[in-house]
Amino acid sequence: MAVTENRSHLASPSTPATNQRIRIINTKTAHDDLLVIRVLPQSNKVVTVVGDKRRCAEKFYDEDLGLNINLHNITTFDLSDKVHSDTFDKDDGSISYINSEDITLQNMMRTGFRKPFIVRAESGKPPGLRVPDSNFTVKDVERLVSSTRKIDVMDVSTQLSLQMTMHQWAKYFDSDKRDTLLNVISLEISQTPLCKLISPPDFVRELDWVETAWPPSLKVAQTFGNNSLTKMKYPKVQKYCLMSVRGSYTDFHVDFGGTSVWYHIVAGAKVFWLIPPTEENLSKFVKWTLAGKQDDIFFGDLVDKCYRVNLYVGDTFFLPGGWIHAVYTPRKSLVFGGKFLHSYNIIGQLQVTAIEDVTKVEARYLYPYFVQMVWFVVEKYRRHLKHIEVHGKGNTVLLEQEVEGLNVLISRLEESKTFQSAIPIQIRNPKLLLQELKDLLLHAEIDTICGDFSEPIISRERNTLLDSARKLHNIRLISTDRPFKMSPVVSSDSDVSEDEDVLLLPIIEEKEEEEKSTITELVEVIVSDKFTNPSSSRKETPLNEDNNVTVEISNKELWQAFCKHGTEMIIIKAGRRLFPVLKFKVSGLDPNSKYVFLVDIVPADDCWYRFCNCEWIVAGEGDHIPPKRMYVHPESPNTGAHWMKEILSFHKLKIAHNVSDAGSNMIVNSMHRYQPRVHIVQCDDIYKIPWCAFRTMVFTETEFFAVTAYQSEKITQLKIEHNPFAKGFRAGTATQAAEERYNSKNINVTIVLDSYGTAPFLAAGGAIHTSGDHIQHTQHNTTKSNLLTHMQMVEQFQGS
DNA sequence: TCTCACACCTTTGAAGTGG
DNA sequence: CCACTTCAAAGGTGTGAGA
Repeated sequence: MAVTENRSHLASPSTPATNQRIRIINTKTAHDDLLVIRVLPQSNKVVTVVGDKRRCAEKFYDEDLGLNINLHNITTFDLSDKVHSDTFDKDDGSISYINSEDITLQNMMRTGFRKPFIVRAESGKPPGLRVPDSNFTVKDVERLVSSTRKIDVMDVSTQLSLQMTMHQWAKYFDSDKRDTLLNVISLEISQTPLCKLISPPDFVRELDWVETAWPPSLKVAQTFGNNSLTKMKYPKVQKYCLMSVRGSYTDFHVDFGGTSVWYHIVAGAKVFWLIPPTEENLSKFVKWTLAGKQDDIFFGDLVDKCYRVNLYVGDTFFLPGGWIHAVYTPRKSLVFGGKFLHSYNIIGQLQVTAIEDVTKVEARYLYPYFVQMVWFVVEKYRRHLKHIEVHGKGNTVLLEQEVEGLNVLISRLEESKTFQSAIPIQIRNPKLLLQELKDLLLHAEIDTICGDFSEPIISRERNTLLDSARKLHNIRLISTDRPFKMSPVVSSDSDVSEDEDVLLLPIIEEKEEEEKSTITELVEVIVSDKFTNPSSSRKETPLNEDNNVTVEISNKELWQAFCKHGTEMIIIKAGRRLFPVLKFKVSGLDPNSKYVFLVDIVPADDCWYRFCNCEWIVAGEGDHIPPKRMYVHPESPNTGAHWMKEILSFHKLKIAHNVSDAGSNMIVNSMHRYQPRVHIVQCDDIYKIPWCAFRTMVFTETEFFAVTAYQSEKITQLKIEHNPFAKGFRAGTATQAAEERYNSKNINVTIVLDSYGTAPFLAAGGAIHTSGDHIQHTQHNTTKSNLLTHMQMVEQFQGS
């Protein structure tokens, strides 16, 4: 995927590769400074190597030394000139250097974030920005994103991308001998352990459409760290790690979708050439790109104003969408950054997508789900403007550039086939939506002043309910394996059908007028698309009219105790139960309606792990995903009253790693990480499951590693301590038990709590059993025969 | 990393008992 | 017939040796 510096998508495919052999080229300087290569065209013999003319000693090596490299299309202009020429040292206020405390959301709203600015290291980090310190190395990156993660690497000489593993890259990066210049500028690291160390500046999060307009429920469904489009649930462009060796250069380009960029230098240095996105400049840029003369012409020379900025360790750089830029790496560098779309430069963003159309950029180099995103944005504006109509504006402001942008966007959505070809299924009536928004904008009061406490019309604020509920209850919603109907441009039909286990497609039920005030909004109504009953013509039955269903994990503390050390679950061929057991407290169901409860266990990511030095580390790419099964609670279907009466326990659920297992066990791979999910289906017959409304919940503390033997001693100890079946392994238990048995002869009667901790009965055993989290719940009314029936049903369900 | 026999334990449910 | 007890079988544990 093309990012910050990537112009590979704009490189003309028609440009012939010269494949010249050149002489090298080694500049060793005390300052670790510039290495610039110059190839004379039409020559396969003479190569000029230009170092930093002021500080580098030039050295020439003969090709006989074995240092030859094949380079294609190296620039014929002298990049060193461009790095040092005064031509680009303009100071007309277009680029500003500002203090970190001046970076506020309101300032960005006022200015629309149209000009680049830099926060120097001395000024501190912009509010909210979190990045690793300068000791952080590429090895650390490798450790945290996985050695086997395949990454796109740009060959600097061709500006085209190739793939290698993170391990290969780290080795390349740290080695002294390189025969090609490679550059990593498109490693997106969300959903990897590295992600936790990175936070974009506050204002970015407040503006970013992914945060403000993309359905959060779809975003949280993303579990994979890689950027595979088939698994992507949201535009995964928020956190990038860029690693460049000295001499890397990315030619002039515009970031996809007209995204704006934040960019923090953790190590090394960067040189940017920046060109404002005026009509004239963009037009020249398109011509330059289509002409395929990138190697001969430095685009900065073609325009009136091209600014150069030098960035050093600790600097943070902000580049607005649409700016044409090139990047050079004078020192080996490590950079973290991210991209975002926002509401105050909609026209600029659309302009860039038009350029991408003209220059025929490949789909994989575009902003993912751009079309879907703008539909969600429009819907969000409609909803909030309507809300404002009724409830008043509060602190929110609707600014002129915003309205102007939205009106242009509406026209595009009305007219453009591209924009109409990929409308998310959540947008029920696109025409009506656009009409409504037009009317709302027509009558909306436009603000001219943006005060210090003003807030955007659409903001993250409106989602904090979801965030806080998620934190509080540790619930997150898993909706689907595919967020919406994909644009044919992005994904083919076969792409959809290859995911056999895609059962659910979400329909987000949002009440028009109100924001919901309970955590039930975490739970969406999900309707199976694949299994939609043709006769029912996609009528989604709400799970509950008042949408008030809540599910809590009842043995949360125990799960958390395990989770803290990385829960492990033993798997054997015949199937082993989970401990702790999945137990839930359900409320808010309609007491008289019937429900089915199901559990499935899905991979938490696509990695396999190793337990090394008391911690789980990513060891490679995950094995193939075994066939997905659903475990139906044996008491299903049953009334809401029944489910709410007491704790709902899935203690009979077993996991196994025997793929040929014909039983009802859930199949998992050893040394992989899994996440159980609970589904509530409102239906009175198990056969009707595919056509009924779902709700799906995930409790993150129930995540576990599947193992064939325990890895962590702490986990073993916790299991022994809490699982009654493992009582025999508790310290001193054997002798204690013997003593107690002996003593019991004198006591005669001991009390044992039954499985529900109620109605004690007399037992012949010796020990006194106490109630607690670890008590195994039995089935009140479940006999072997009806369990069997259910299992047969599950089989049928799986087979259907 | 995985498998298996094992000791030690809980759970289950049929049979027994008494009112 | 019901409530309760008894008890053996079934089955859920982690261990540790061996593959």
